[in-house]
Amino acid sequence: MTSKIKSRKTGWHQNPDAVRADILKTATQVFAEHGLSGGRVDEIVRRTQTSKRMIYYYFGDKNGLYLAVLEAAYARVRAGEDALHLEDFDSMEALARLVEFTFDYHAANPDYVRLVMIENIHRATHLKKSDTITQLNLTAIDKLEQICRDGVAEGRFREDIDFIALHWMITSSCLFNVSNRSTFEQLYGGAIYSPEGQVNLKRMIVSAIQNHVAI
Amino acid sequence: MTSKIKSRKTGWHQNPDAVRADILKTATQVFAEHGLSGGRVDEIVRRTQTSKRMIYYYFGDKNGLYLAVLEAAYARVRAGEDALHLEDFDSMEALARLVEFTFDYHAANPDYVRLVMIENIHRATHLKKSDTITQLNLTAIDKLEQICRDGVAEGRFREDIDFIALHWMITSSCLFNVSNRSTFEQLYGGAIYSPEGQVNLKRMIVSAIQNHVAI
DNA sequence: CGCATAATGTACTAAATGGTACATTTGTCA
DNA sequence: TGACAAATGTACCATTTAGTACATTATGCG
Repeated sequence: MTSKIKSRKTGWHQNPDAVRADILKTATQVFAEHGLSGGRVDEIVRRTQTSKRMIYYYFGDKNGLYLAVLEAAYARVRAGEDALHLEDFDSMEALARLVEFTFDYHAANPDYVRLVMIENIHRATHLKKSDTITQLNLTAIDKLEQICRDGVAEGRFREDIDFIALHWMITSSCLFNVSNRSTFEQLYGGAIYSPEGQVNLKRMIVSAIQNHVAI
Repeated sequence: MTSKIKSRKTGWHQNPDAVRADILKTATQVFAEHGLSGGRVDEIVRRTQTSKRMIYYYFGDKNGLYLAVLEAAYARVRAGEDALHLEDFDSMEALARLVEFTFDYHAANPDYVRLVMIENIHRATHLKKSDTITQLNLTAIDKLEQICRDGVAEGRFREDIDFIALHWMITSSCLFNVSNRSTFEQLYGGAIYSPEGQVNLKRMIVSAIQNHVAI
C-alpha cells in the first residue's frame, strides 16, 4: 500500500508523505469506528505500516491526529460538492440533484457521518479549533442560495425561503438516514434500508423539499 | 438527595432503591456526556453518594450499567408519549400535535438524544441485547397508524402513506435538531437555535409533514 | 434475641493506554 | 565526501481505569 522500498540492510526508507497518509487513513477508520475516546492509538499503530513514534512525530498527540482526521473528512465533502454542475439545470431540477447528491454522498460515506456524530457528542470542540473547516463549509449554502435566486427569478420558488433552514432540512434527512440506521432498523425493521426502500425514501425527501420551496 | 439517614456509629444505612436510582441518574449524565468508552466509572462514583463497590454490586459491570441507563431512557420516552391524548382531535390536528410533541420532547431531553447517538456509534449492539426496549418501541408507530387511518377515513390523507417512513421523517427532523446542533451552529450560525428560529423550524416541519400526507 | 442474608465500606490489583527517551538511519546540499 | 536535519526504530514509563478481595454492618424474621 505505502509502497516503501525496503533497504536491504536496515529494512526501511524515508517516505514521509506515504507514512502520513497511511496514518491518516487508518486513524479515520479507527476513530469513525470507535470514537475519539474509544479509538485506541495502539490499534491505529497495529493497522498501520508505521510505528507509534511516527504518529506523535507528525500529529503531536491523539487529539491532533483526530483533528487532522476531521479536517480531511470535511475537505473531501467539499471536493464532492464541487464536482456537481448545477448551473446546467433549471432551478427545480438543480435542487433535486443537489438533494440527491447529498443523500447519496452520506449513504456512500458512513465514516464521514460517524465522524460528524462523534464530533457532536464532543459538542464540536475540535471543529471550533479548526480554522480550515469553518471557512470551508459556507460554500454548500452558496450553491443553495444561487438555486433559490434562480427559482425566484423563474417564478417557481417562493420568495421568503430561508436557505439555511432549507439546508438544515436537506441535511437532517440525509444525515439521519445514515447516522441512525442501526437503532432505527433495530426498532422498526429494515424495510427502509432495502434497496427499494432507499429509492423511495430519496424520492420522498426530494418531493418534500421541492414542495416546501414551490409557490 | 438520596436522603439517607446516617447511623450515628457507622455513618450509613441500607437504602438499596435510592442507591440504585442515584447511580442510574448519575450514570445517565456521565454516559450522555462522554459516551460509553469516554464515561469513566470513577467519575460516576465521584458524583454519587455511593461507592464503586455498589455499581458492580447492582449492575455487574460497566456495560451492564450502560444498558440499564439506555433502557431507563427509552422507558421515559414511552411514558411521555402516553401522556398525549390524540384521540380528541381530528387527524390533521392530531398529526400536528404528535410532531410538535416529538420536537419538544427531543429539545427538552438532550441527554436522551445523546444516548441514542452514542448507541448508533456502537451500531446498536446494546439495544439489540435489550428485550425490553425492542418490544416497547412499537407503540409510537401505532399512534401514527391510527392517525393515518382516521385521516383516510376523513378523506384528508392520501391512502398510500407508509407510516414507518412517515415516522422516519418526523424523527429525523426532531432528532437531528438536537443531535447535530453543535456542528450545525458552528458552521452555519445560531439563528436556527434562537427562540424564534426554533419556533419557525417547528412550524416548517409540521407543515412539511402535513403537506406530505395531504391529498 | 440470634441468625441469615442483603447491603455497604475499604483497600487493592492487573491490564490497558497515551506518551516519551534515546539511539539510529536516510537523504540533501555545500 | 561529510555534515546536518529530517525521518524512523526500539524500548520503556507513568497514569489511568475497570474490576475485585475481604471485611463489616444493617435488617428482617423465626
